[in-house]
Amino acid sequence: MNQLKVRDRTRTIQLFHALSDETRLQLLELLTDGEQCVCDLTDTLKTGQSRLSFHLKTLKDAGLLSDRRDGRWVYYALNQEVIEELDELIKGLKSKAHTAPRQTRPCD
Amino acid sequence: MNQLKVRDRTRTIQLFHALSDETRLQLLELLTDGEQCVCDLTDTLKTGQSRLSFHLKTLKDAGLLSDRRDGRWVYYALNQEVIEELDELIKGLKSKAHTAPRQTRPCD
DNA sequence: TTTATTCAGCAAGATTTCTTGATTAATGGC
DNA sequence: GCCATTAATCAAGAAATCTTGCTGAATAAA
Repeated sequence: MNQLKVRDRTRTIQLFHALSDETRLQLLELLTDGEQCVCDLTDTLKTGQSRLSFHLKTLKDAGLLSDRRDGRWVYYALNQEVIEELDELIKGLKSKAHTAPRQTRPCD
Repeated sequence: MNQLKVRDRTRTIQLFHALSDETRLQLLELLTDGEQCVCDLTDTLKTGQSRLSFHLKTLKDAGLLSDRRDGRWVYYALNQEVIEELDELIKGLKSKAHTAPRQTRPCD
């Protein structure tokens, strides 16, 4: 049960890490308009192909993107399910707090 | 307007980066129960004080935590407003996509 | 005033992540 | 088959982030 929490945390870190990069956020923004092939993404972002490949893999490993091949092209698209997962994670951060300071004196 | 988007992205990166670390997530979890002083957090997480100080600063700079001093002790607490901000960010990722592939041939 | 406690900040080294250029694999046109 | 195109992967170096130990500031108690 505690172990489960640790695994959850690992997953949470992976998701938030994937979201904490300029290039990766740009990719996600581009893909909110619909799926796109790598070559178009490379054109739009005007950057090296292997660099994009690295970031696309990061996003895909985190489950944020899925890909499909069509001939010579590979298309990436947003995974809507993961957005739900993100919503849940944020909910988990909401405080159950009584705002009053704790009664017990700390660090005596 | 595009410039605004860039600033938003910088802010987004800061938030998600703050959330993408084991220790920082543990801190946030602990603080969902209410504010706590640094010494108690250090005791609970069994780790060096300067290490925690570093992570608390990261969370505070991202706006996720606020602090107040009471005598010798400094208390940190979750900032609920930022949770709202996170919700908004996640909404922004939701796809406006028509799932069908684009008509125009890529990379001719 | 002296001393102990709590915490922030710095500097150096360790670790992780990212970028770049080259290579490789897969596909389709000739 | 041969060549061009698209994209993944690898290795090496660059850059960013994290950890550790130390120092210093603020507070309070003796």
